[in-house]
Amino acid sequence: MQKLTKAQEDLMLIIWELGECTVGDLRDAIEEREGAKPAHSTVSTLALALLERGFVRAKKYGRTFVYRPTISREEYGRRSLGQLISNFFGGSPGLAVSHLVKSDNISLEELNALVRKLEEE
Amino acid sequence: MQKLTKAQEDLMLIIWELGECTVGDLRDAIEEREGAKPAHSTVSTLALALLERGFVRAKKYGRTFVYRPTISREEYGRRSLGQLISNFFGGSPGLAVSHLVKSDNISLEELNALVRKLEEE
DNA sequence: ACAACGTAACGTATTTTTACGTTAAATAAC
DNA sequence: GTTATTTAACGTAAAAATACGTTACGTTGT
Repeated sequence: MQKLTKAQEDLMLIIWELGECTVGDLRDAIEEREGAKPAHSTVSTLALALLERGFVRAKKYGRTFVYRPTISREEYGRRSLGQLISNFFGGSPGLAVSHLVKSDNISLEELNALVRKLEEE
Repeated sequence: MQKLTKAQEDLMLIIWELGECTVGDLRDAIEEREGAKPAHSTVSTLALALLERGFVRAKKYGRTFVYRPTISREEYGRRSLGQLISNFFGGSPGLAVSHLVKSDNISLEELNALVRKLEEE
């Protein structure tokens, strides 16, 4: 899987939030978050790039595209996580987790509870 | 902390591996990994950017800079991890960990062992 | 002293990414 | 029907990131 550029990833994050959306929806959502509304063509270009790379699929209703993700945010996150772990934690997920604990991102209690919950499944 | 660009991050990974190094060392290391040796000025530019951003410090011996990291690879990784979790796992480290388990990056046994080890400390 | 080599410093070319302007077509409003 | 609005499609401008060429200067070895 190719990695997304920054702008593409930012847009993808919004698409994941909205689920199905048009370029107009995206522009509105961006305006809400950042104050300014980018040009239609700006967003359209990015969305088409996402389409080309297979991160979204699009269906045409009349003349307008409705985009939706082909991969879930968590799935993409998991792949990115894998790369991050391989780059910075010597490929050891355990090391990454222990750093999370040490830097108080997650407590041992939470981690324990999580393990027990996962064991039940 | 500013995020590094792709090329800067790639170079930083090598600097972390080498510890202390000159531009020459870096070029040799790159040649080993990728076959081709980039121009001296290419690597130098990148290294100076890292210096400016504070990811490395440099000491001049004679006319040549010896670079070394100011932040550990794991520390940088941890910060990146934090961003990744906030972007893709709703800020929940637990969700990220459970995805690691579900996608077989780490087993429940390993995770359990890790928790017990961390509890001892 | 002098040649050979490696380096920083600087400018700049190239490539990639980001952002729009413009146009033509469809749709909606009147 | 005519006018305004919204859109995709296309090209391209602008900005950012990447990669070098070149120069002048130290250093090393002879």
